[in-house]
Amino acid sequence: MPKRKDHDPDCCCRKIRGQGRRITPARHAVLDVLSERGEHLTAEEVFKAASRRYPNLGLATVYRTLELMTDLGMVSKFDTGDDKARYEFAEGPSAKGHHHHLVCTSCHKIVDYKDFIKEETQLLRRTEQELTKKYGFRIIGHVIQFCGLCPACAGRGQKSGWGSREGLLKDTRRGQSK
Amino acid sequence: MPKRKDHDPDCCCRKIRGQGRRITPARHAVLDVLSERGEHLTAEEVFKAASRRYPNLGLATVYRTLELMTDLGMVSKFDTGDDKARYEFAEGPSAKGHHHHLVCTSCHKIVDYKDFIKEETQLLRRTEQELTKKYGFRIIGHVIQFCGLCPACAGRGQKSGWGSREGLLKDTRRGQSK
DNA sequence: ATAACTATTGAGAACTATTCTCAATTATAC
DNA sequence: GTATAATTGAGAATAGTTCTCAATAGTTAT
Repeated sequence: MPKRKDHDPDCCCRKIRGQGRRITPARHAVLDVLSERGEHLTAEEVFKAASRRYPNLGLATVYRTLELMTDLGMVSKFDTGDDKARYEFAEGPSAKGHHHHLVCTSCHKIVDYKDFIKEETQLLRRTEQELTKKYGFRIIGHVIQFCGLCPACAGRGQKSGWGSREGLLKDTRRGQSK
Repeated sequence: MPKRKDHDPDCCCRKIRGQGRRITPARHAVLDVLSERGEHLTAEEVFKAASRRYPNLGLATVYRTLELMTDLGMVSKFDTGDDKARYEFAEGPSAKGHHHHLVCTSCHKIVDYKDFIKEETQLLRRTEQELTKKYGFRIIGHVIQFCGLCPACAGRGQKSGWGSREGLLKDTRRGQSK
């Protein structure tokens, strides 16, 4: 049986309709999947899952819908360094579910953490104000994310310099270093 | 005349050699460009600039070199949401030049800021320790970045929901809303 | 220096996530 | 119901990045 939906359908519909946009089965399917199936889905994953309940859904539509939702602020899009965008239901900094990400640069596992969220959010808000004042930007959002090696991947670990977000040193050389 | 180099060639060479890797003119060219020509260069930009001083440089080599440098921690790679990776000389959290980014989601202008850097770094370090303890990750780095509209782009602004990092609402509809 | 070993290179093909095109469909307002 | 314009699916197109492979050239041992 399907998991419960985490989003308020009415609220979503209102937001969508607000712009002269339309409620369609395709959009419903995408929203439902995103809300039921935990987090961090790639477009492809959303597509697969949503296709099950709306079989002739097209991949392009999924991309379009995800873009729309992102622009409307209902979904947030982020990337973990593996060249695939990930999407998850957006929750404002004040929402209970608000979290940040800790990602493994090797296997791309993502951990949601809430530790220090309050301090982080506070600091971010302060910084945001300062930056707005100083540089005249109208700040819309922020990214804050830690990267490293998860316990499993750290096992066959290897040193990796500071600033590297691309994971382990891949050995691109041809021969065996023996 | 070329700007001064910001990197210590000896240190870099040592780092590269450390892994059985070689110093080559191509790598020198890439490093020099990155160090002389400010920040935030795309691979293409590095390629163009480096080609001037090493004419038969190949684009693939630039990518390979940038990847290597990133893995070695000498360069940091980040993206601003325009589907092109950006590279800049890496400076550890303690270095004078350490900064974070404020990017315009519309024109992709990037502002380096140092305000609150100290507080941010402090908090990040604390969080990092906590996360390491709690989740067993070996944390290698972090991303912290603000996105919004620069003064110029905010001019012809438009509302954009929280969480949207992709810029203004693009109107994908066919007809005129009149 | 010279030779041997193997990392690196350039060029272009290949790859892949994402966007675009367009005719057909369908949600919405009247 | 009808009209209107937003949306859709399918596949083509795009673009940044990676891969392949034979040729080249750092590096180390001699």
